[in-house]
Amino acid sequence: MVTIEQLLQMLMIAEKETLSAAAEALHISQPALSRSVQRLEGELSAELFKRSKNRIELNETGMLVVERAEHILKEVQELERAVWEKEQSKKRILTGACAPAPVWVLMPLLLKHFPYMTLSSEVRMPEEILDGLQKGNYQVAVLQSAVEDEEYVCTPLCRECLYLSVPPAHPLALKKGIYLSDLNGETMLLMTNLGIWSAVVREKMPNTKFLMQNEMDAFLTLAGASALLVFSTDLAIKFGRKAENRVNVPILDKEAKATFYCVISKKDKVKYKNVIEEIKTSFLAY
Amino acid sequence: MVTIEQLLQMLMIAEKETLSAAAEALHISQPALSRSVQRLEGELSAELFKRSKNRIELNETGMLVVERAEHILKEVQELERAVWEKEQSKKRILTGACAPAPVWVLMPLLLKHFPYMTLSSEVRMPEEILDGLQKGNYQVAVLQSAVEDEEYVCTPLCRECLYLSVPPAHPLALKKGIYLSDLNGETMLLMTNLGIWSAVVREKMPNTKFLMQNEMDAFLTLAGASALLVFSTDLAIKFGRKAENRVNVPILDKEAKATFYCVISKKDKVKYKNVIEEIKTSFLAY
DNA sequence: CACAATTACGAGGGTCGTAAAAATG
DNA sequence: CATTTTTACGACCCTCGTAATTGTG
Repeated sequence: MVTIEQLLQMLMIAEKETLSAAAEALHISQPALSRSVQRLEGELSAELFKRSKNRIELNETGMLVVERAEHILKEVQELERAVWEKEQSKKRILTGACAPAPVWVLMPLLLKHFPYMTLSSEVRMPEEILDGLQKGNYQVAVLQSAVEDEEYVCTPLCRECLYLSVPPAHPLALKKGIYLSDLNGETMLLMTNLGIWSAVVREKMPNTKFLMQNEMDAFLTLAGASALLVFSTDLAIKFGRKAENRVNVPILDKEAKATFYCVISKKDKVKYKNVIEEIKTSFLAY
Repeated sequence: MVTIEQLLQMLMIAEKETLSAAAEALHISQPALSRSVQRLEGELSAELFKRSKNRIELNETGMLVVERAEHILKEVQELERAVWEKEQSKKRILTGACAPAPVWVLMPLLLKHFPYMTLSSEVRMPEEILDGLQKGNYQVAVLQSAVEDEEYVCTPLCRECLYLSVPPAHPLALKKGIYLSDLNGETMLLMTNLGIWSAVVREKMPNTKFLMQNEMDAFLTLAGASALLVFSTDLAIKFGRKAENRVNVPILDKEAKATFYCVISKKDKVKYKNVIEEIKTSFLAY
């Protein structure tokens, strides 16, 4: 029987072009590799190399084997990865969220019901999240819109409204509300990886110059210590992610308000039953 | 390292549902199989079965492994088949032809230049042939139209004209020519697997009732011994595939005449150089 | 002569089968 | 008590590494 090991060896030989080099890379002796490929040739009843006395070179059949082996080995790796992923999902709850704030709402609820599991979260774009949820990479997803698919259970989690956060002395601080387009062309400080919010501001303010910052603490400190315009949200304020000495002016665009939904796979429904219940009651409290 | 053998074992266990049955099917002892799956679980660091004391059942992870293993094993088999096919093509010239007669022209030429190789041929529809040629399943193809693709070398091989073959006493025997549509609705004796000719007559004579016959000798005997209408061609007559005591009336439709081309992959050009030369000169002789 | 592949040979490890144990319906 | 899985144990085969051989640039 052809072995996976042999396929791996063929790949390595193709890469290194000589048995000795391949053997070294594979951490086996060179004669061992020589015999191994001879066995493979025997099993396939085919020559895989053009052999000179002190030189071997893949022939057409050998190259065919390498091509296919590459593919097969990828699939084997995929299998191993899939199994690993599945094992992980027994010990860990990974949340994919399309914005940072809903995670602050969700995590305490998850922690309460799964105190002994590892909780982690990533902010990604919605398509990526849905894909990961379907593949089982994510156990929980937070999306901006309800998913109609029968495969998923979808629960409203929270609402978030964007504010403009300005120093008290700033002229805009007096306004009762403002549109994103009014800020187009300004220079602003912005967090990286805000999920859908990143898309919204880029869309509405194509000419704005953004200074990017990926540390939340650094961002808040900078905001408090400078006169730079920044965004904030009601949830960020509620959860204490707010800069010192700032006035928050509501953003009036409808795109500046979002409802987030907690989405889980139907087959995990029983596992997360209690969490979903609590999300429902806590959402009503908002 | 996960072995192909182990994947095969998982598949068999999934099918037989018990270790004992699977072990028997795999021609190994049952304890050996038990340990083998334990090793696999160790290698994957994952449980693959729900274990009762005297019962095992695939768990979710196990089923995942089985699904993927199935796919991987198919690809391994594909590899082996591909290698086998490639080896065959070194010893054998397999021709895919879209009609039977051109093969009678081609085979003697191939035989002359490759007297020690096995020659075989199949009649198939053109798309299938082109596909097989591209995949390397066919070394030589005979098609009805020239292939423009730069990957192939294309040489006119022969022309063939369809005749209607009738008993001398038949009224149609007196005609100088006839159209296929004139025969629509008649009952005819027809060979199976005529490639494009099958398509042509079905297209032009949708209401004709065909008695199918797949043996050439039986077909010719039947034709000679009955008054049934049958088709013949100039090439069939030239190569001695003709029934006794028949008058051949030319078919006048343009679809009843075909030019066949010999098509080979460019990378085989040198190998078949001499054959191609001879095809060219013999075609001129027609 | 350094380098590459193959062959020879002995050692060691891993997997197998047999046998026995434990558990279940 | 027949069936099934797991554990124990000894045997054997298979592959490995070392060493030697052959051949090349």
